[in-house]
Amino acid sequence: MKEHIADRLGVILKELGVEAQVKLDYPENPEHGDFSTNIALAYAKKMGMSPRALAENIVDEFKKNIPESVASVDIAGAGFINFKIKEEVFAKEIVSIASAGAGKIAHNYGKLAVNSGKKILVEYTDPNTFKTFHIGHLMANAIGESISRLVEYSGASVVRICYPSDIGLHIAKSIWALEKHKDEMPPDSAPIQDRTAFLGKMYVEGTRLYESDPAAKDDIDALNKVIYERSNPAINALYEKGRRWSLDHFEMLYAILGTHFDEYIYESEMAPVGLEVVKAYLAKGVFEESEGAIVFKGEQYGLHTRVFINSHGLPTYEAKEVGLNMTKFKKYPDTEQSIIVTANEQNAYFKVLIQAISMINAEQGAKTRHIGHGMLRFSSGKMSSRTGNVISAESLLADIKELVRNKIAERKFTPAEAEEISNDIAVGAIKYTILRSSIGGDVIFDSAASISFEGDSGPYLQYSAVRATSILAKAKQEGIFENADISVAGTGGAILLPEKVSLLEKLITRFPDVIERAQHEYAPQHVANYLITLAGAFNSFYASQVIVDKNNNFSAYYVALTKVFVATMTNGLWVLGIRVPKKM
RNA sequence: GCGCCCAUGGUGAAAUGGAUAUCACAACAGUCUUCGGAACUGUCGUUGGGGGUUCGAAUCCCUCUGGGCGCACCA
Repeated sequence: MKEHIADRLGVILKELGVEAQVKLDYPENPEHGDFSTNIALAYAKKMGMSPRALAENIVDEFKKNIPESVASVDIAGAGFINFKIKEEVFAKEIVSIASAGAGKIAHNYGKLAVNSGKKILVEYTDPNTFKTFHIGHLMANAIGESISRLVEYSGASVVRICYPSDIGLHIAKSIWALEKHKDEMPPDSAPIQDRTAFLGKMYVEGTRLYESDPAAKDDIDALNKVIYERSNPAINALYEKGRRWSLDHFEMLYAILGTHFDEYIYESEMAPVGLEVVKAYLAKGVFEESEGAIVFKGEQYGLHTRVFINSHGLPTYEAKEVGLNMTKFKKYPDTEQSIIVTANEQNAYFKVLIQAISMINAEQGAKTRHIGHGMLRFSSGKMSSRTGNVISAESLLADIKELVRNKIAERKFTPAEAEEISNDIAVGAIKYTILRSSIGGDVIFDSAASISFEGDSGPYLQYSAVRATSILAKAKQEGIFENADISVAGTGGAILLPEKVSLLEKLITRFPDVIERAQHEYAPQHVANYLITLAGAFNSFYASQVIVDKNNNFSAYYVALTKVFVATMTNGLWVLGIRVPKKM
């Protein structure tokens, strides 16, 4: 219905002498109608008329051939043109979505084709072996997963890439301490959390001595080179063991978070690739030598200089990232866009990196996009994995899960159900808290207990879907809607449509637009925001009348509406990476 | 010091240059003999200061104040 009106307006405007893309807004105030446009305001000056006069011209022209779905057109305020759509149009739309078939509706409502045929790479999470998987990684994972799903929902094919760090100075620090504490090392049979916690402690100790003890620093630098060259079998064995422990633990966390990766590219593999590329382009003048290192001079582009190969001849993070980028495009040559999600403290660094990549391969540079996210902050101050002052993703999850367990304790669930439900709700609560805010900003947790399950929260959304689903079960039992003749194309259909629809119907029909905008801007918060409004609209609808009622002729319609709500909520939550439990 | 980012009710957030700035939490006052109360309804209260651009600014520009991040061999 929206496109129809926009096209008509485009034609009218063109006849008046302006070529313009007409955009229809959803006014926040329902009194302003279902759609609104400010074209008269935007083009009045260009056409030498007052906005009011232009609006009147447009509306007169529009009324000569008014689309059937439109109930009224008005001019309001300084020159806004407002459209009201006939109530029955929304009601019919709802029934038509509900009638599309169970499989189709659950999986497809809101799914777009705007990016079909495109391949988009999304790299996110990027944890460090030998270090704790902390809440920063959790945040990157929630955001990256949601961006991936948005891209998928826009019709593109997504390759989810994880780039775990398994080489570099931090590993040398850990292994150096590990060697000293070999006897305390937990056996392979110990719980994985204990084993990786031990690795994390070793990293903290190694870092402390690297910074305070010059002899230790020299040792660690030397060890770093040994690890790169893989020249010492005993060190290699320690390295392999620790690396495996970390990677196994990460997999466990991905399963809990409901994420998976299509492609793992390890930093250790990128070291030789990056080294080679940087050396090749040193000869071509992209990089230059400075104080024994190989650097990229960013100043001429308004950026800063960064070291790509250090004076020991080892590739830094920068060179390895160059190798990573080359590798991505080599493996997926038909890539349309390559997205990298990291913390925003790396924003300036990525500007330098993408500039350097552009000089090596202009097309790849143009297709690569960095998205920086904010941090999870606590009132206690900045988290640092260097000092061991970190909050692991696991401990945050465990705390929230505990709250959920207490909350559902009085309900009769089997232990297996309780485990699954509390996990889904805990993950939903955390992911929603992260995704409701715009990506670039920080998210503040005062404490785990501050996560409320009421109002603006993930569990509130999950709950609304679960409750609506149980209403559908009751409706099915009573044979409402499922047995009804759902054809409403004519007026002869058995479903009686209401004369007036609520905000719920209108919101549901906007869902595809919300997805499109969120995808286009890589902004999951638009989806989160929308879902909260949607859940509120459903809860109000639910509170205002009985849905399943054999004696009410409108009951079939209410059930159809509930069904479409469940589909919309479920799909919206899926985009956020949040599961809807069967019960809660 | 240089560069980038941020500042919205008591708190946490949203908002394509558009209409009376939108939510939630908290507080206060209510609803209902649950189709699942993790609910619903209502009240209260907001764009850091100062200039500018614009028909129109939370949004764009300048400036001040206050915060965050980055700035050569960490990732």
